Amino acid sequence: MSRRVTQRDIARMTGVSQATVSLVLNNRTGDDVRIAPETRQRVLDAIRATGYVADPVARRLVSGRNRILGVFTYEPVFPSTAADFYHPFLVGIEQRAEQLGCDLLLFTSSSQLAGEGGAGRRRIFHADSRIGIADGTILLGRRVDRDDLVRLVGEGHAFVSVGRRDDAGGPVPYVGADYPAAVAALVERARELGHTRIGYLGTGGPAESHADRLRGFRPTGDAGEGDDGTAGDDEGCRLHLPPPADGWPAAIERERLTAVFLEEHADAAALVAAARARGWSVPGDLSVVALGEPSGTGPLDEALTRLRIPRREMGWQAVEQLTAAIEGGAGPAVQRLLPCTVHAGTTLGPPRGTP
Amino acid sequence: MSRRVTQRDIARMTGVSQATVSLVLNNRTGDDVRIAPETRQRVLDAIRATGYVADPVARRLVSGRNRILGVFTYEPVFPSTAADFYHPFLVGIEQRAEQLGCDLLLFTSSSQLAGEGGAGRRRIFHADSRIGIADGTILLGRRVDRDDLVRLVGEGHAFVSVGRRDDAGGPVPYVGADYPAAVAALVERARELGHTRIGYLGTGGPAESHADRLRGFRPTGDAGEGDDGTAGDDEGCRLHLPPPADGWPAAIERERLTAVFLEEHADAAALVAAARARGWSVPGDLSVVALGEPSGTGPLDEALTRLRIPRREMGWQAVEQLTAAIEGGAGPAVQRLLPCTVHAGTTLGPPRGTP
DNA sequence: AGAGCTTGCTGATACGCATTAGCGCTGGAT
DNA sequence: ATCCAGCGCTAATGCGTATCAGCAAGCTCT
Repeated sequence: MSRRVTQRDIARMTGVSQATVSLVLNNRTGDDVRIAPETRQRVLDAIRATGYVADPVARRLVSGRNRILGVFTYEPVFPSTAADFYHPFLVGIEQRAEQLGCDLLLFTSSSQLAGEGGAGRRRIFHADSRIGIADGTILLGRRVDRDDLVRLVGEGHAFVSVGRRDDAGGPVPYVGADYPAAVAALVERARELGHTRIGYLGTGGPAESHADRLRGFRPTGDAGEGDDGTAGDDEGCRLHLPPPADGWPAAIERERLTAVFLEEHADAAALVAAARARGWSVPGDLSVVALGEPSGTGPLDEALTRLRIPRREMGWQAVEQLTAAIEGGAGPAVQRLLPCTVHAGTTLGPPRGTP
Repeated sequence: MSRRVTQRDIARMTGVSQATVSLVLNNRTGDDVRIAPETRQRVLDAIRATGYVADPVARRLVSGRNRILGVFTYEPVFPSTAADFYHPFLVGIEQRAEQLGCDLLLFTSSSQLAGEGGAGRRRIFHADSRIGIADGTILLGRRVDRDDLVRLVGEGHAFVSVGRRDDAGGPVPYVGADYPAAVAALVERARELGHTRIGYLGTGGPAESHADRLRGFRPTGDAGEGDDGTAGDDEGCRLHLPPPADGWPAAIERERLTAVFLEEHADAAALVAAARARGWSVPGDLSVVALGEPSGTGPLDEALTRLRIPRREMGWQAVEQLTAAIEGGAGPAVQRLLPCTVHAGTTLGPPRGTP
């Protein structure tokens, strides 16, 4: 209907200039800015009467600040699986954003206009990108497009990745989970329990989070890896296995494993089921440890011994770090790893024949 | 670091004016606007080289459009309960927004700056409201602040409510669920099964969605309601009960009910449990119908006969309607109700003694 | 009385973009 | 030689706000 009220309108109503209205609004009081109490009151009355609210767009054009934080994900933000993996991150993000008085801009549009490259794949930068509206952006997702990342690092746009990222033309600011330490601690625990041959079943995925888990499992690196991707013994107990063609149980027998670590929770659950179907007891005959959280809900969610990723906290810290970066200007990229904990579960125990 | 690239920069690089850059960018070609192919190419090359992206803020200031849709909720958008009631709405909203190339702005900040009134309560309008950034806004929540609603209706800001709302100084545009029809259908079904005394346990909440359910249960209105809130017989079978002081089972015996409808899923689940604890069979001795969806997960989620609210569809349609309103200008408020379906479950059946 | 200070405000400008009137130029028609 | 049409572009303007230099008026002090 009626055009929205502007400062000019208020100014005309009260017989002052637009500048005065702006000064009153922003409560500016200094040596070079003085407004008579009476005038101030007149303006304030008019503002209240009209319900004037400053146009955030124009305000941003001038000041360069918005108190809007972007959230970019390479998958839908609200996934169809209700109890989704990403959900806790978002809870933390929203919580901190609310405390800081920031709004969240979800870049849901990005997949549509990505004319080049993969059809429908989400991209941060495209012709109609609204990324510039946000003061800074949080990146969420297992994998982040490398070109996007390089460009983000290169340009001034403030951003923080949730999850560690390799350098992309420069260090990438992130809040990650300390997978290496957590996995190493789990290995140590397994050895204390008496396990001497522990298998690691990865996904072969390129994501940093996967590589980090493997680093924790086998801190000495890739030395000893055979042509088939099978790693040789490492400290006499660690085996990095490729996805076995004849099924996991067969591979476990072949390698005489007493414990298996699996990157994916779903794989771990499947292994427990397969093992029990074969008549093996878990953890008696085989210990199983998941290095990730369940997505969705399954019968083994509580039972499985697994890593617990501080997802809510990571989201919270990411917002914290992002706003700090926005306030403080472009310092060096902050990279922080938060410690994981362990969900004890019941699938890690001493191997049979241990006192 | 480096200031972001502007059209002026491109213009200087290519030896044209800022206006020309704008014209090339927007692919303007008309009778009064002509750019030599060579010049156009030079500009396009520079744009590609610098990776220029138009500042969405400035663009908006001119054009008044953003392709940003606001989402306002009176509760946190990402609730701690994973399988939350609001989640499906958001899934639908995101889905349609993505298809339409729109981004979503979540007004998470609103609770902080609400100095007056309830401390921490979310408000749409406050001094630092960023609602103006969005082209339009979707309202989500069981209850919507009435002052906010009146103001939204009064001002030009486009919006659509998810869920029916009573008039607020004018008709409120919404996409709701047709509770009256759905509840009436369930009553009909119960009567066909042979139930002659059906109770309705409401929450007494003021929300429109609750009132609508009751309207479906008792289409004749409030006639016959006693001082204690107990409604008299209506067509010989419908009873609107207040929360009974002596517990539901007692009230059921007292009123000789064979079926009970409950607004809240959780209440219905509790009633089933209480009934079975008393040795009643469900639905043999008592049929129980929930008029809402479970929030969270419980053992009776599948078993309970209940209303199924087309939440995803409602979110989807709300975005659809909102964008239509934005494009088409301010027409009359569109109000649409989507049909509910029924989750069959096993807690509604013929009462004992029916052939 | 004039200088100098304080008070209370305004005018101008910039932010980055879209839009439009219109200018200078060229070449063909009259 | 003059006129005009078509072409290719630019200058100017506005969107709504924040900021700041500076102006006019009144006051104090010498």
